[in-house]
Amino acid sequence: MTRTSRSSYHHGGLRQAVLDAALDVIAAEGPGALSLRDLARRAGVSHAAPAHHFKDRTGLLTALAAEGYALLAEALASAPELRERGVRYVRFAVEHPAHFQVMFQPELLRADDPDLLAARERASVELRAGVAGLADVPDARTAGIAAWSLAHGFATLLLTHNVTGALGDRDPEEYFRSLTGLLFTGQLPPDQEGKRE
Amino acid sequence: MTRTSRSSYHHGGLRQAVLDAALDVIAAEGPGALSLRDLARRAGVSHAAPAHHFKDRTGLLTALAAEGYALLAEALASAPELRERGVRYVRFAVEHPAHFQVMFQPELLRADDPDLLAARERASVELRAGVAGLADVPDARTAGIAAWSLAHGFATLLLTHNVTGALGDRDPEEYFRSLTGLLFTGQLPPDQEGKRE
DNA sequence: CTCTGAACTTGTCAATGCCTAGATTGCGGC
DNA sequence: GCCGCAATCTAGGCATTGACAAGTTCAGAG
Repeated sequence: MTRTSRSSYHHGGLRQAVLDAALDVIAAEGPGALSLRDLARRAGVSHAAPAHHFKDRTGLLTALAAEGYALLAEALASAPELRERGVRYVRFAVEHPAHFQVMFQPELLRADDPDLLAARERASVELRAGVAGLADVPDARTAGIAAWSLAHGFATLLLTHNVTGALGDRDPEEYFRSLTGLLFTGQLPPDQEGKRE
Repeated sequence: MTRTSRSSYHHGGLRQAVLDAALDVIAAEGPGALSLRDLARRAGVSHAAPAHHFKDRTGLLTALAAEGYALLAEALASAPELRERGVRYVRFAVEHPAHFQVMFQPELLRADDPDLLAARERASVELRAGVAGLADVPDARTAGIAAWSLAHGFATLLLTHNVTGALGDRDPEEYFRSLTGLLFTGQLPPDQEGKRE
């Protein structure tokens, strides 16, 4: 599969090739720098070939977002409890910055795309599942939003280079664990005790 | 002032006119939909006039971001304590969505612009000042990042229509107050007691 | 009155998104 | 084995855009 390009008329794996190339561009220069014609060039096809798979620019970005939500759902599933789920959320943002960026920019996407909606729903289920285990908190829904906000905010600040200073050379995931300790409990998490001060 | 357009050769307030028009476009359709030529048309000047004030697209967005950081610093200043500072952060995002969006997309900005750096530094000072009042928390810096992450995450999710469901018809600021209660203390804030359940 | 620089205009070029029409290919039915 | 057909890709064209260069208007200093 994914024949690299046998000089044949048909590319074979154009769709995924374009998606992958788009990820590189977005991660490096943001969604604004994305050009369909440039992606076509990279894949070695004519300038209108990508349009067949994605219709237009918005279609491509929507496909990327859907792919992102699928990956996120997969990453969140099978996480034991809430804190670990948060850690995986942050990890997803770090490992898939382009996906993450596109997923949370509604203006770039076709809001009613079926694939997008389905993938987002799957991710949403996984997100909500994480809060179910919480018993010692008054309002589970509010607690869920709080947890999501904390993880999402940290991930966003991380990707926008706004916490690099405070982070030093520490691992982002490890740092995030100490943040989760401040939510709900007001203490640093038990497995981090040796670290404080 | 800001003569609307006296059919004179010089516009008089082009710079601010373009900035304001840009805010409308970005708030409605995102930074990607922004076109210098369109902004020029709206201001009733030739297509190259804006370039004189902003050099290029990046320059315009950088100016917007700087303006945003200045507004944020102003909004944060004179807030009594940390929670209120968070509320104002969220309020800023809601009232200035275009500014907020541009401020946190580094790829759109000229990172070394002096005005931008200065304005950001002023905002940063105000942000750090909020954590100073915290005494009952082990690590002030980590606590600051946690608070910032919570506020920033909630603001972002709000602007991307990701919490509209959970919010219902409640005021975003009020809702955020209940979130802050979960940080550090693990309880809902005292002035919200009647609300829970 | 002139000089100078800021503000704005006009013209141009390469690049892009998107549309339409046409070419090529592989695949299933017969 | 071959035929038709739909998916895939090519080729060309048009309107729009960002950026650049060179010229025009205007206001204020001296």
